[in-house]
Amino acid sequence: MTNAIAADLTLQRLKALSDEKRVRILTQLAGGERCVCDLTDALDAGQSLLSFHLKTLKDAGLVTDRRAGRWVHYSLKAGALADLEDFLRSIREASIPAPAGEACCD
Amino acid sequence: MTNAIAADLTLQRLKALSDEKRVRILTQLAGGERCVCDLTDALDAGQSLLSFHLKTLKDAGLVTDRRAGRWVHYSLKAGALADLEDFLRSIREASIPAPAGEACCD
DNA sequence: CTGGCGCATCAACGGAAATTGATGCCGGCT
DNA sequence: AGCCGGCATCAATTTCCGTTGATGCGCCAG
Repeated sequence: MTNAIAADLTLQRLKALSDEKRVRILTQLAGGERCVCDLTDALDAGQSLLSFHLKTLKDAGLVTDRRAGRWVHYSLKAGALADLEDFLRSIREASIPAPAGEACCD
Repeated sequence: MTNAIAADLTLQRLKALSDEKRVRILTQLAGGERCVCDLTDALDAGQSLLSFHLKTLKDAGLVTDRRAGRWVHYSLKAGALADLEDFLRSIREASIPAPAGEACCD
């Protein structure tokens, strides 16, 4: 039953990845730490909007923030991505390839 | 720039995975082929709703359908899941672990 | 050929999420 | 101390998506 909590977290992370801007943020963070001002420049989006998306990613545990003076640097959490890969793989590996002649609902 | 098309497909697949019912459908299909009537029973959802979600998954290339008489059997495409895993891994492996003392936007 | 079943499609509704602009907080500079 | 720049938060708006019920199509059984 603690698995239900993990399932919720996985779903939350999948939701966080369902937006183009957030995916682009992650690809930017793959190149290393970025502050919000870097991302507003790279994604051509308002600062308020970026802050909102970063909060979404942070709540999903996909990124981490680090204060440095008046800047906040964001970086991605590789472990969260690895967990998602494991989740997808668990579904894929459980997959039954050939169905043969299967009966249905009659 | 053909990469932009692939990126759109990846994003479409991530959007398809951002709904709980659709994820549950995939976990069901991991156990083998299922017709819509099986899924309505397993997910306790209306037939119309299931058909809608299955279309979303099908458009994303995550599942395939096969007609058998008056039934339509759905099964998941393992290759699409593997592609998503590769996408996530490409971001994760490009990730730079330690930032050291990085300058920002001044 | 006709009735019934499985499924897809459509229009309409409601709610959640994305976007925007304004405002507040915090830390550094002079 | 006072000002300014980087960022978070808030309220309001719009846009998008999940959900529902009704309808239509194709297929098998009688």
